[in-house]
This record gives sequence, C-alpha cells and structure tokens, in this order.
Amino acid sequence: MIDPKFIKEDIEGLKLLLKKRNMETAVDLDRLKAIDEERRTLLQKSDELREKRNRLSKEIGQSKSKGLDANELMKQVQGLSEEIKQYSEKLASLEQEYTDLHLSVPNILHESVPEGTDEKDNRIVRTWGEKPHFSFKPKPHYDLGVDRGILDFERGVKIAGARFYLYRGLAARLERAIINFMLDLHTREHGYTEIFGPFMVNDESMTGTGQYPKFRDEYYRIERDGLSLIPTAEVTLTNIYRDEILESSSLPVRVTMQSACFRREAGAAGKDTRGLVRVHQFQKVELVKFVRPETSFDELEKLTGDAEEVLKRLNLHYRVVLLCSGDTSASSSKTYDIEVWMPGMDRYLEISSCSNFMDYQARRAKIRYRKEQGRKPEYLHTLNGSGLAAGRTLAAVMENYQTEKGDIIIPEALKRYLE
RNA sequence: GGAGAGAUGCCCGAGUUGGUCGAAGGGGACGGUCUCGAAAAUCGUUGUGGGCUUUGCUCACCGAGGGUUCGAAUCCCUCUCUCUCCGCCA
Repeated sequence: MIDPKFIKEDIEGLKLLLKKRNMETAVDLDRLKAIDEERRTLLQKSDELREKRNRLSKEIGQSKSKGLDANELMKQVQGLSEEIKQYSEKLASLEQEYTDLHLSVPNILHESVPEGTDEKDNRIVRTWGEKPHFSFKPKPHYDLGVDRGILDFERGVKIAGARFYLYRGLAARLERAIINFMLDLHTREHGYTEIFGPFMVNDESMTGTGQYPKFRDEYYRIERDGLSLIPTAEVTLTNIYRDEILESSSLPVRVTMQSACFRREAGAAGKDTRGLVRVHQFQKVELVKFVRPETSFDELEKLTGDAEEVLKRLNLHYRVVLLCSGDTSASSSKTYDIEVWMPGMDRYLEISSCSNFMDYQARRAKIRYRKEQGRKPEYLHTLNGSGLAAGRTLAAVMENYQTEKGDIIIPEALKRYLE
C-alpha cells in the first residue's frame, strides 16, 4: 500500500506512475480520488453526530442520577443513533471500495529504475566471471541428471503429478550441501539471524506480504484449515513483525530462512516444462531485512551483494539485471534479478530477485518502528531477496561442473559439506 | 479430539449490580529536583489510528466480528487465540 497522502494530494503523479509501469488500466484513480473525498465528507458528518450522541447520553446519565426525567433526551438520541447507523453502513461500503482500490495501486518506483515495457528493457548492470569453456557439448541438467540417475522426473510425476521430481543420491546431498553452505555464509559473514518458521501460514500473513487477496490462484490453500503453503519464506520472515512496533536501535534486522516453496504456476502451462526450472515445490534460502527508511536503497545494494556472494564462492558466472519500470513487480520500488549462466541450457536463468519494497509492504503488514523515544511510530522499509533458489543452484552447479563422462565435480566451497 | 479457565494500555493488573472509564494501582522507560556523580527519595510525562477551521477540537479502538440499549471494557451471540487437565503423538 502506498502512502494515502499520494491519493489525497498527487493523483496526477500516480497516473504517471501507472503509465510508467505499463498498467494504466489496473486502477481507476479518478474513482479512487472521488471515493476518498466522499468518504471524508461522510466521516466528518458522522463524527459530528457521534459527538452529539456522546454528549447527550452523558446528560441522560447525569439527569437520571439526579432523579430527573430524561425521556425527551432519550427520544432525541434514539433518532441520532438511527442516523449514525445509516452513515456507518454507507461509510463501510465506501471504505471497502477505497481499500480495494488502494491495494491495487502499485508502489512508487525509485528514480534509478529505467523506463520500459517488459524484460527487453531491463538493464544489465554488471557481469561477474565468464562463461566456462567445454571441449564437448555440455548437457542441460535434466539430461545429465537423468543419465546419471540422480534426477528422476518420472517418479516425481507418478508420486505427485506434473512438475514434481525426485532427487536420488548425489543430487539430494548436493542440494542439502548448497543450503547449508548458503545459510552458513549469510549467518556467519553477512550478519543474518537464521530462522526456522512455518511453511503454512494464515490469510493475514498472506495478505501482509501481498499474496492475497489478488493473486489467489497462484498459491496452494488448505481450505479446511484456512492455511496456505508459502510460495517463499519471505511470507514467514516478513510477517514475524506484523502488527508490531520495533525500537530504532534494533534496526536493521536481518533474517534468513530455508524453506520449501510451493507454487501452483497457474498460467505457466507449457512453459519451462523440463527440468528443475519451474516446479511446484522447491527449496530456497530467503533473505529479509527490516531497515530505517533512509538506508533502504543502500541496504538493497548490500542484500544483492549478499546473494551474489553465493555465486562467486561457487565460481558460477552470472549477471545482475536492473528491472525496468514495466517489469518491476507492483509491490517493489526497485528490483535486481541475478541471472546465472546455464551452459547446458545455453541461457541465463534467474536465480535470485532482490527488491526494496520501501514502506509498501510495511504499511500493509503494519510493521513500524520508533525513531526515538516519545516519537510517533513510522513505517519502516522491508527488503527481500533469494539467497538463493536451491533447486536452480543445484541445476547450475550440475551444468557448470559437468565432465565429458557425465560426472559432476564438487565445487571447492561445497566440499566440506559433502564429506 | 473431550472438560474447564481466560483474553484490558510497553509489562503486571483493577474494573463485570451498564453512565463523568481511554480506563485505578504497581512496574518499566523518559524528563526534572536532590547529589561531585550514582543509588535511594520525590514530582511530572508516557497507547494506536482517523477527521477537521491542526499550538486546539473531535471520532474510533479494552482479542475479532455482530447484537441489545438513550448509553457497553462491563449484558447477549459467533469466531479466534492462550492456559490447565485428559486422550493421541514425531
């Protein structure tokens, strides 16, 4: 949610924002503005009536305690109450519509975000390492894994369905090693606290981070219990402080958590159907930060660097891409994608996405902090990024470290985790 | 899953014959006095969100949502969560 002052004071600015984001039809801003004004008028009127009712009711109490007759007053207040009720009903429906529209307004974009319509306009900001050379034609991880007997897609499909898979032996051990390596790196060297929390969350949490109410079909929900399987540990981590006020001295808070992630991949039919690229369940190490507003864009650079460090230590060639205005997700103000080179697939593959949400998510989830004692609480800024997607990292290691005979060399950084 | 108890401000905790209760009291935190300084003592301040004609006025919030009433933290209904006992269990 953006600061409501934008709706009140700068509707033209918001129109421009929608245009930049290539989503002009997503929100009826004129309607939003009109509702905002109408509800404020009604609110004023209704507050006046309530004030009167409170005052008269007090008088009734006083009269009665003196043994005086208050019937006349009581009749008057009864009428007031009727009127107030009508106003509340009108207001409630207006508030509802206002909130729905407010939630649909995307986040303000940072000035450094390039204008553009889709991924073609994203800007490569840096590249690390080089594409490895092979004296043979490197295989994509799915062929390599199946040939080697460590990836089993047929069994995954039998057990659960399309887009499920099974790791056997080395693949399973390698992914576990990758996860441990990443968690150790982030906790020992980057200052994150390791968290282990729920993989299933309630609707408040899904709403807090923005999954609900809009993109309901993209997630698995267990109706009977009102719980949803998390699509990322971002949900668990960000909701740690939902509805709370933190002390300024405790910021920044840095947390990391490894989790399984569940995605329905609705609308991705026929896309990336092979391999570990797009599946319904995968593991990921997530990074989340809660920071003071004035530091959040610096923190985004550091967070992205924390994720990049994983690839550096694994000696995997990658590039960092700054998403353009049309490709940046609605809740993000600025996003970097990290794309790792996949020699077998002969393409770069997104392995991490790091975003600064500024106060957009914090406002929604009511996460605030107190600048100093006695001051009003303010919304803090939240950031998150994958550090990294474990399944895709496994695939990248397999493709980059394969030998002609179909073996996989263990990267130096992972050796101690596989002994 | 069965039986019972409870949910109040940063924390503890009063308030349940409905009225001047946004809420006593204690603790904590912050500020002042005292002191060379500190402790102790003492005085004061200390919830959140909204509206407006914004050094002020006002509305809402006592787990959440409904209801009764002129008026509800206080009465009624539903839900959620917590605790205790029993059952089950990695």
